[in-house]
Order: sequence, then structure tokens, then C-alpha cells
Amino acid sequence: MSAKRVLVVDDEASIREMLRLALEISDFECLEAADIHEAYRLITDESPDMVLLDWMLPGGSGIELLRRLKKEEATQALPVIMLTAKTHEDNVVQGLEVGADDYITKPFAPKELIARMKAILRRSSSEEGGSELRVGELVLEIDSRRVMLSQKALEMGPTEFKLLHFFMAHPERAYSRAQLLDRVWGANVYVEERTVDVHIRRLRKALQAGDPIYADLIQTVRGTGYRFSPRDLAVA
Amino acid sequence: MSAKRVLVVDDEASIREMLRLALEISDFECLEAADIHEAYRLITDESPDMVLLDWMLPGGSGIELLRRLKKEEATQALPVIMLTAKTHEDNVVQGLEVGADDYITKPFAPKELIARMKAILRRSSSEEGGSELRVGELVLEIDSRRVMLSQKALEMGPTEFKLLHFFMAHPERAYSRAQLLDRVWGANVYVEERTVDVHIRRLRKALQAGDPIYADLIQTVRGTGYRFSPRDLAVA
DNA sequence: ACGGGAATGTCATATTACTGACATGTAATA
DNA sequence: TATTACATGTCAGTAATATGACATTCCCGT
Repeated sequence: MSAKRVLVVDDEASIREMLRLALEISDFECLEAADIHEAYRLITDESPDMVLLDWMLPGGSGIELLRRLKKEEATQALPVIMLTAKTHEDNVVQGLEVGADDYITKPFAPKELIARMKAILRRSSSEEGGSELRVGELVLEIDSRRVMLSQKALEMGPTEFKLLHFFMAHPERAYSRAQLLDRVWGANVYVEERTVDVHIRRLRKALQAGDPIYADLIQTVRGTGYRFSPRDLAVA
Repeated sequence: MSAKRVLVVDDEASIREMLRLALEISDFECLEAADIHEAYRLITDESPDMVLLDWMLPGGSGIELLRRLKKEEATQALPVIMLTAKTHEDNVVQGLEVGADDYITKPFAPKELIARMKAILRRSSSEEGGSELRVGELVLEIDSRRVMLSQKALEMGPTEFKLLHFFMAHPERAYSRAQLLDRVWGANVYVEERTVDVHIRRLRKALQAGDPIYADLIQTVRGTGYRFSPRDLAVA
């Protein structure tokens, strides 16, 4: 399993720094946001696996963001751990009511934080999708690591499989090449952006071999990147 | 017979620890889960031979899991022993109704637990399935430790037999070499991962000697491991 | 205890498949 | 039309897997 991605939302750079360190030691990938807006942007753009959310934030307290996340379908299942100062423990109740998955009071031992994070991720990751993703006749079987189109197995390499997996899990959204490299290849990997084109091509070819219509699922978004759009399949 | 694998589901680490100790002394292999989700994941991923299930669990009591297990075909026959506090003995009735195979009240003597476990395993293993697995013309006879293909016996070593057994019991799923070593060779065995390749080869060769088509059941999943896929046999 | 054969695990080597880069072609946009 | 962005085909390097040969261990019958 590729490294889990955690978004740290805190206005103090020093705390973010500290958390980044702790997280990276434990093999998490770390994203940082200093305010609500940036946090929300990163959540939609990067869809992290978990959020560490400070309570005290300028321009809308953490609970605002939390409420918003729990309201929207797309982010409802995203685990959130609240970071709160000891003096405001009464906020905790409020936070858990709104849907935080856990909280931890500052100051805290990094070890404890990590332990709680792992516990929560274990829970949420095990109940994730029925081990297959489906779009029309296209079925991606996670367990058997196979892609079927109308009962027929499609041939593709591991990278194309991961790419398709990512797309099917995040449909109807355009991703830049840099984003795709980050999410599919993994961060800290240096390859040319054009490489993405090549694998997109291979993926399209594999889909095409099954049914030409399905190659159109992978769409070019000129000037931006690519998009996986099941919607346009029905229309055609 | 290789060591039986037991999953312990209890939220208290100290109790899991204690049980692990007791189990390992009696030559069981021990898996641990602290909550329902983790338990379910381990059951599907590792398919243990038996479950010790605590009644009181956070996030869905033990009965939830039990009901689910007895509902699903794949896990229906999996023996479950409930662990309950003396004060809640009335739950026992409920548990047995839902399909628990036995229960034991805390605190209990490890010796008694082990005795009951063995009793249940004796029962379930002797009455277990038709003692043969079948895929098309390929029949694996557990009792006689023989593999027949179209009435003709296939020659293979014990390791290949176990490997095929495992595959036939877990079709349509890709396993890494490490997983296969764990499940077929047994945990705590150190052999090179490449060794799996060799035995896969020997197994394929044995199948091929019977009918070349059947060698294709064992498929390479590049970058991952191997898969046993009866489905592709029908298609061909 | 002893010899022989089968079974197993390891290694070196061969083979295959995948990957990323590049060069070139083509379509969209200004 | 000039320019930019994307598509395509190809290739060398590399990573993953397959294979054959060998050493060791285990088991069996003597």
C-alpha cells in the first residue's frame, strides 16, 4: 500500500513543521495548510486520507471546516482528528458531535498521535469499497488485480492498472500531470511529465482493445491534464 | 497438519496478549484484531480456522460481526467461540442463536479454552466439505492427497499439492509471494521469495502434463504475484 | 546405521515485460 | 499562420519473472 497522505491544518508554522517531522518518520506523506481556505482547496485537489485539524484558526474556526466536510457527500467519510488546547476541552464534545473521528489535546506525544491515526485509518480503510470498481461494463477488480470489460480481461501493465484505479476512484475531475504523478506514481518520484502522456496512451489502447467507446472515458483536458468521465459514456 | 490459525477479537490489548500466549503454547497461530472492521478484514484476507470473539466491542458489538459471518456463504462454516463476561450470561443465548459454536465466560482457564477449541476444530474439520475441490475436470482429493485431471492422476510433490489446494480454495485473487509463503508454507518460515517461483513452475508443469489448458489456471500477475483463475478456463 | 531416491530450497542465468525518454507528427488555439 | 499542447511510435535500460542445475535434507526400506 502506498503511503497514506495526511493534511495538517494549523496556522502556526512551527507546529506544522513539528507534525510534518513526526508524520514523515512514520511514513506518512504530509500536506500543510495554514487556513481554512487552503485546507479546503487541498482536500478537494489532493484528497488526503486523513486531516489533522487545529481548533483555533483565524478566519473561521476549525469547526466550520469540519461541518462543511461532514455535510458534503464527497468528504463525509474523510477521517478528521481535532487538535485542541487543554483549556478548551469543552469544545471536544462539540467537535465529536459534528463528526470528528477523534481528538487529541496539545501538548501531545507524537507517538500517541500516530497510534490514534493508525487506529482510525485501519477502521476506515477496511470498510472501503466492495473490492471492485465499476463503470458500465468496465469492472476493475482490486483483489484479483484484473480489469474486465464485458466479461473479457484487458491486458495492461501495473502502472496502467494503478492509473485506471485512481481515475475510477476519482471520476469527473481533471488532474494535471503533476497531480497524477504524485497520486499514482507516488510523491518523491522524479519522472518527466510527458511520461504521463505515454501511460495515458497505453491505458487508452488497452481500453480500446476491449471496446473503442471505453477509450473515450479518458479525456484530454487541454492545458490542464486528463479527466475520467463515465458521464459521457452514457450520452454516447 | 499445519498449525491452526486463530483470530482473537478483543479491544483490550492485555487480553489479546494473554490469549496469544496461551494459544501459542498450544501451537496455534494467533491473529489479533481490536475492532470489528479489523476483524473482518483479517477474516477475509487471512481466513483463519477459528475466531475467538469478545462480546463487548466498541463500534458494533460482537454479535454484529457474528451475524455477518453466518450470513455470508464464505464464512458461514467458520467456527466462532464467544468470550463473555459472567454478568452478561443472558447474551449467550442470543449468541448461540445467531450461530456461535460455543461460548466461554471470563475469567476462564486457558486450559479449558484450548480444550473447547480442539473439540470444535475436531468436529468442523472432520465434517468439512466433500473433502475434495473441483474446477472443471480438475479434482483435488484432500483425503487421498491426490490430484486427478480427467480421471488421470497428476504427479506432484507435497508442496505443490498444498499450493494447489490453497489456490483452489482461494480462486480469483492475486497473492504476493510473501502471502503465499505465509499461507502455504506457514508463518515463521524463512525461505526466499524466489522459491515460490520454482514451485509455481513445478505445479504448472504437473498440470501441463495432464492438460496444457489447465496450466493456464495459474497466472502470473506481474509486480504482484500469482492468481488462480478458473474463470478464464471457461472462456478459453 | 546405511544407501538411494524423492522433495525441497537456492542460485545463476535466460527471458520477458515494463518503463521512461525522446523524436516526430498532428491538432487546437490565438 | 505561428505557436503551443498533445499524440504517437520507437528504443534502450531496467526490473520482474522463468528456468535449469545443483546442494541439501528427509524419509524409507534394508
